[in-house]
Formats: sequence, C-alpha cells, structure tokens
Amino acid sequence: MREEKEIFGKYLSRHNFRDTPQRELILDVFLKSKEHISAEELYDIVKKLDPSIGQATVYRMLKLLAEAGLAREVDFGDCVKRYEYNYNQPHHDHLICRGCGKTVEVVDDVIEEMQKRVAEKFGFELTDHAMYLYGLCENCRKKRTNKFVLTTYFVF
Amino acid sequence: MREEKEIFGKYLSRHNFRDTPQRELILDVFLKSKEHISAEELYDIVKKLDPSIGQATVYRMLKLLAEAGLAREVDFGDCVKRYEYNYNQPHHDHLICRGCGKTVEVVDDVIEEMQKRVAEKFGFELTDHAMYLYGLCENCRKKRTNKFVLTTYFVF
DNA sequence: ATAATATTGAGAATGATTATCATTTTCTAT
DNA sequence: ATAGAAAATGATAATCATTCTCAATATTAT
Repeated sequence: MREEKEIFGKYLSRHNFRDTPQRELILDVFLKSKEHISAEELYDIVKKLDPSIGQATVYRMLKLLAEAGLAREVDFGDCVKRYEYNYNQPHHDHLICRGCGKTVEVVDDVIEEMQKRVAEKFGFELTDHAMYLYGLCENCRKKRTNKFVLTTYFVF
Repeated sequence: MREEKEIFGKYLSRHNFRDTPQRELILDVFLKSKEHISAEELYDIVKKLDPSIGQATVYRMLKLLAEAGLAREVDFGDCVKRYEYNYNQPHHDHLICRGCGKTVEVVDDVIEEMQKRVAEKFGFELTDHAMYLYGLCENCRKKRTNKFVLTTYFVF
C-alpha cells in the first residue's frame, strides 16, 4: 500500500502532474476495493467519504492509474470499463459464468506461449491480449439440469 | 446466398416473425458486406439503396441475424458492436494490429483445447470465448523502428 | 377481406464516458 | 513566504452507440 503510493507519486512528478487530496483519497479507496471495479462503483464509495468530489475526477483518476501501471482495464463485454489492481500481480485472464456472473482469474502457460506463436506466424509481435472464457459454473449447470432439461439456450 | 436466405426465412417463420422488404434488403447487403461491419456502416450502405429505412431497423436486424446464427458479434474493444458473417464459417479469433488496425483471423487447436481444460479445472463447462491478440504487424514495427527507436509506448 | 399482431421509422431516451470552462489549487522560482 | 504559471477540479453540457416508445403501417392466418 505504501509502495503503491510511492509509485504513483513518482509517476505524478515524472509527468509534472500534481499531488492533490482528491487523488490521494481515490487511490486509497481503489487500493482497498475489490477486484473489477467500475468508475461508477468507485465514485459511489468515494463520494460517501468526500461528497465534494466530482465523478469526472474519478474517471480521470482511473485513467491515470492505468497509465501509471497500477490498474488494468478489463472489459467483460458489457461496454463498462472495469479496473483491477495490477501492481506486482501476475498476469491473468478471466473465466466468467454465463449464468450468475461469477468470475475466476485464470492463467495457462501453454495458452500464453501459443498466443505468441500464432501472432509470430502472421508476422506480428504480440504486445498484449484479451481472453475471456465464458461458461457455466457448477451451480448454474445444476440449476439448468433441474429446470430446463431440453433447453438449448441458457437464459436464467 | 440462397441458402442463407432460406435459413433466415425458416428462422422467421419458426418464431412467427414476418418477412418484410426491409429485412430482405438488409440481409442482402449484410451478406455482400466485408467482414466486421458495424450497424452504422451497414446503415450507411442500406440507406443509399432505400433512404426510407430507419437505422433502428438495421440495429434490430443485426440482432436478429445473430440470434438466427447467421452473424456473430465481435468486439475489438472500442465499445462498438461489429458483426461478421457466421454461417458455415469455421470458428476463429482475431489478431489486431495496435498500429494500423489491420485484423487477421486466426485459430489454433491447441489453444482451443487448453481453454476447455482450463474451464473444466475450475468446474466450468465452456460455452464460448472471446480472444483478441493485439500486436504490431510487420509494417508498423518497421515504422516504429525507424522513427522512435527508444520509445516504449506505441503511439502513432 | 378482416382481424390480430408484428414491424416500421422518427425521434426521444439511455448510460457510460469525455469535453468544456470558469474557478481553485498546487508547485516552483524568487 | 509569495507570486505567477500551470495543472486540477467540479458542474454541466456534449458525445456516441444503442435501445426504447409509440403512432402509423404492413403482413399473415383465417
């Protein structure tokens, strides 16, 4: 936590950006937040602690955090940008349940390696990737079996 | 082309949806379109052929096509829904150049298999996935090398 | 043909995000 | 410490893709 603040502080001074109480508060809240927080969700928490903070500042701050390498943008396909803590965290992708929305962080070295090779096969140098695996978790599979044995579309 | 229209026709009658000239025109244009077309792009073509067609109809039609299995939704991360032709097309993912936006359709059996296994490892039954590999194509790499030898961020 | 119902087009509404801009705050050089 | 330059803020308007609403129209089964 202290370390992250230092990193952010260095990022600010390196870019001639300024250290403000708003940024400090938002950083605090972000570091304590649960994974995959959206700007709106973060703003809801922040404004309880300081109602004078505007939501534009929260949006701006999340962008800064991503640029500083402390946050990573994730997109579960609903067109809402979510941010997860990214400092000293190993890279991972996401497994998401189509039934209940539960997410699991996953990583597989073979996949990572093959991605690099596929890119190279087409003359690309891989910079990054987005991989989201969608499925049904155990619970939701049980629900489906009981209620809709013949259903082919998963609509709960 | 005839086959796709039949499939769509069956889809309509199966759901008690109606066959309208608007739907026929939009289907025609979609089938002739190049890959990864957005609703807006499709609408631009359609309205040249029949200016009386509203854009809501195009949006509605793309949703129908996806439900009928003729189109597949793809999302390159810019929050614009794009649709690609999906009938009798083998599944594939996308490799996208961060420099110029060029896309390549790719598929790798090892990755596909490992995705299934990863999901199973966590008790999930994989239903589908989204995988986008981002990188720099050969051309854009050359540009970068020439102009910004020491740059670590790829901003063209 | 008719009735029932689906579809349409225009425009309003939405929802997340960004831009604008006057005001306030921070930093740096004195 | 303080002034002056530059950056940040908050309120609000704007944006953009998409969806909704609804009255008018078109399609289909009878």
